[in-house]
Amino acid sequence: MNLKNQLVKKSDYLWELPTHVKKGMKVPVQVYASKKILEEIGGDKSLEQLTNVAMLPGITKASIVMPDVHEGYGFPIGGIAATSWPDGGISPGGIGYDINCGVRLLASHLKREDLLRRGEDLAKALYAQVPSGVGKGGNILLSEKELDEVLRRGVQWALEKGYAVPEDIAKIESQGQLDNSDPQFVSEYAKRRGIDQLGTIGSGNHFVEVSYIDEIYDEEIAATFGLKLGRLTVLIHTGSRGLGHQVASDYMKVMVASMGKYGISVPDRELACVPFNSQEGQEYFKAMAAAANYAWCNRQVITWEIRNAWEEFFKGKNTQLDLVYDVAHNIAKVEDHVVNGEKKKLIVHRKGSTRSFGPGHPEVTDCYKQTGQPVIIPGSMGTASYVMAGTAHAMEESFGSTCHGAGRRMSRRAAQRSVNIHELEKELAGRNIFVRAGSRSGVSEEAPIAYKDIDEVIEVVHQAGIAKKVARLRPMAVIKG
DNA sequence: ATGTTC
Repeated sequence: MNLKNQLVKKSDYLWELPTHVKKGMKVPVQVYASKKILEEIGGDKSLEQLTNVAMLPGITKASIVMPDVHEGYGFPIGGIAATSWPDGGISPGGIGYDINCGVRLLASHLKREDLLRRGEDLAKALYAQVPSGVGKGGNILLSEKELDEVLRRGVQWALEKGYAVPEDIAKIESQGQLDNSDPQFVSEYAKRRGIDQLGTIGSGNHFVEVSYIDEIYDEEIAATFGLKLGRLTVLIHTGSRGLGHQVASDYMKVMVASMGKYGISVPDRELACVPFNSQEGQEYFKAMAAAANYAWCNRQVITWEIRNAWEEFFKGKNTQLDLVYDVAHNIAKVEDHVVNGEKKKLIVHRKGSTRSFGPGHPEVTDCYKQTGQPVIIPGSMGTASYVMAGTAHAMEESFGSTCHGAGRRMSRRAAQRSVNIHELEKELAGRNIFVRAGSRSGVSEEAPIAYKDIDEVIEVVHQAGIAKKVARLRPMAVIKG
């Protein structure tokens, strides 16, 4: 039975697969999409994966997915799965291999004109300063003891070492430090992979991008976020590198091996999970938090590298780079939500989804309390990125979550086959966008054609009311692995 | 995403 044909329209931007479409579903599947987006989804396993997620132990309200959905490991990317605390399932597949993959936005005091005709040079300068590529190590030498401090204390460690300024801390989700971290549950192998990778971007869809603000949708919120028309900004997209990947791999094995003892069965072993309050569940949660802290530290050290390069490149000008905000895209958190009028503590898995807490939410930092948290959504290489604000409506509908990017519509392999790198680079250069990448595959796999239309994705979440448009960014210089 | 088949 074709699942796509069974989607029931709830509104122009919200569709549902009722529980009766598949035996074992405990909750419906909730899909945020427009007609246009719907045409591009369901060609992969994502809808089937969503019905599987709807069978997880303790799954609450709905198996939710955003318009940037595509197939992932067990769970689709672009999804949210909230399970009941304390004994609902926690699943590494619901967070993903790149724990706390996320994005951070820096706002400069310089204008687009300050970079005209120098975009290529800046791309080179940043490429020289920020290590990138698969398996690539960096320039920060950590002792094993220091790595444990990074894992335990996240950006607090970076602040003490001079990689952060005090103003940065409040502008990071969870202040860049999950306090449930415990490095003793991160394997020695994972630590070995992470010890020399702090301050590196990696490969795949990870990047550093210099953009300028070309459109403001909400003047008041943009002003609060420190965003002005025509100003240059910097986006940093990366995660926990080899360390987080290893934590995910390690615990996926643990979950498969111990699931049975808790009487849990799932329709796909990639959804392997254990009760959150079991020993294995707690150990994973603590290791995941350690990897998340590593990722925040990684984006912080990259910020430091970029600030140094920026100062050197724009010598004589105002070279301050203010952190606007830093959001996690792949993470699980224990949060309070209201479900059917009842206040509940839930384990919220976000996999390729951004927290979108609205005005007044207690976890939103003071300086953004009136506006809601900044939500930063990168597009694909060469296309626009967006800054949005969290909404109260997201709390009611999507566990305070929204989309995280454009979302793939083509596999990496298919993209490699269909993209001519030379022509793509020429086309981008014609639009004054300079790409500096370490590998050819890094460019072709991330070509705009391999992704959905970011403008359409943004329109869906904006119209659905689960995030609010604030500003649009246009790329000028990109560095990739 | 990932020392891309530890």
